Amino acid sequence: MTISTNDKRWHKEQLYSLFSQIANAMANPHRLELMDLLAQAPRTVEALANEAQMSVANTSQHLQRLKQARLVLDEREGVYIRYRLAAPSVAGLWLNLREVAAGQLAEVEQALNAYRSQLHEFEQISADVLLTRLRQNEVVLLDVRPTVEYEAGHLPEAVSIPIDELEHRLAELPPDKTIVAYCRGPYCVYADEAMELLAAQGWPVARLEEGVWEWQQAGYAL
Amino acid sequence: MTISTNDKRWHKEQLYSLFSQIANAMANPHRLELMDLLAQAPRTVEALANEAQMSVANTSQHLQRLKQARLVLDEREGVYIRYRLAAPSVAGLWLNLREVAAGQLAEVEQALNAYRSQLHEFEQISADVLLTRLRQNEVVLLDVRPTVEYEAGHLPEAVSIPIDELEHRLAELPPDKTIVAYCRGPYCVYADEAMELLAAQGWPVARLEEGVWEWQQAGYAL
DNA sequence: ATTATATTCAATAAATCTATTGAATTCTTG
DNA sequence: CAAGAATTCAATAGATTTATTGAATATAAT
Repeated sequence: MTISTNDKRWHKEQLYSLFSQIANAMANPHRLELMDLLAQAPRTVEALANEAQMSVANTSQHLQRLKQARLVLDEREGVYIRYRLAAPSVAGLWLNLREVAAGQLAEVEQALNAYRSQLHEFEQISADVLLTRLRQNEVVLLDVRPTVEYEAGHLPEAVSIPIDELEHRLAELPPDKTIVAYCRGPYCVYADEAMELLAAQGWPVARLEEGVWEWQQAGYAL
Repeated sequence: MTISTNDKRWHKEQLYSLFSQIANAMANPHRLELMDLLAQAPRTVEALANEAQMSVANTSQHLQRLKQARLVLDEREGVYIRYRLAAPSVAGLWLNLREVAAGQLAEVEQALNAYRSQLHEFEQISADVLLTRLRQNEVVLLDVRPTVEYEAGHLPEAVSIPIDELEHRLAELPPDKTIVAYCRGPYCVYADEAMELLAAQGWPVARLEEGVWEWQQAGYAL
């Protein structure tokens, strides 16, 4: 065992240490929720704290750990500091993690069924079918995420009515067409809530399970 | 704030908790090294402990954490217990993590340059060029990983000579051809060591940076 | 300058993670 | 069934992580 061999070991351990720093930054449910929110749109600390229902100080500390791992960037904007994902590949890694969790942990499906109690109640529509039916002017695509998220990027031809405002803005939707709702992706309930509301008013409804990232990753354009 | 709203929150937190369990399992340098070894080939606890230079008890505990997160499976085989990655997607996640780390943390490149001191000393060859030159019988593709790893899966037409045995088995290599060495991928030094040895004996050498997983992921067959 | 507001810092206690040690299990083999 | 070997368990101390507080900092507005 020469000195250079031990040296090599040390360098190897350095590398694995660096790799684990990324996993470490993601190894907390709150930080994953923050990443998920930032994958939809950049936001201030306060906005993130509100969405994730945690204290501002706690949110700030978690954001700083993500920043240390270079998973997010911050930028001052007047009184506020706006955080964003550091790169598209970061969102990709988060989606990948979620997918592996769903594949390996049976508990994920159970938890999802409990969270999205209406998961099997309404029709789902695939991206392909959606596109052809959009082209034939048969459906309206409805984005029910908060406005900032819509503005940060949305599906082609999507109309924005945040879930909170939907009840008061039903008049904006054509009464004769099928409404296809989508939100942040398969782990988001907003589109389910929208469909429930719309179906009660007589609309034919369907849901696109994909969110903006999944849509993009499947090779479709925005 | 109704009871059902709090309920939804609770379910959402359950989901993020599950996702973070996967990240948590990966959030340790030793466990990542174990995953990397298992991505090359299934192995017993003892074999893993030797390769990763850690105690058997410690290795066992880390493996059990990976097992709890369903990232690895174990199977008794006589006196031994053999561990393997639970699914191909697990290897994909590990590669993805490593890639993001390389992209986001500048320290990774520094550490890699220190670890692979001969990184820029020898010629690199791309998968495409390798395939055409193999077809034209101009090169020999040499797999210098341990035998178990070669047997678990290797590149087409690759010859196996583990790096430890290379010095004594030089006669098996054709003296007139270029030797293209590969090992576990861009974070492995075996192929560099092989090239150094072969070049000193007069062989023209080159390295394929890809390992078996990267090769497969790029769409090539085994 | 002073005030107000958004964010971060610092300090703390409770909880979790890690490597080490030696003993306990669980197989196979004779 | 007894011996031997591979693996796991249990207990421990030291290190790290977390949420919570209240104070400190930095910028915008007055």
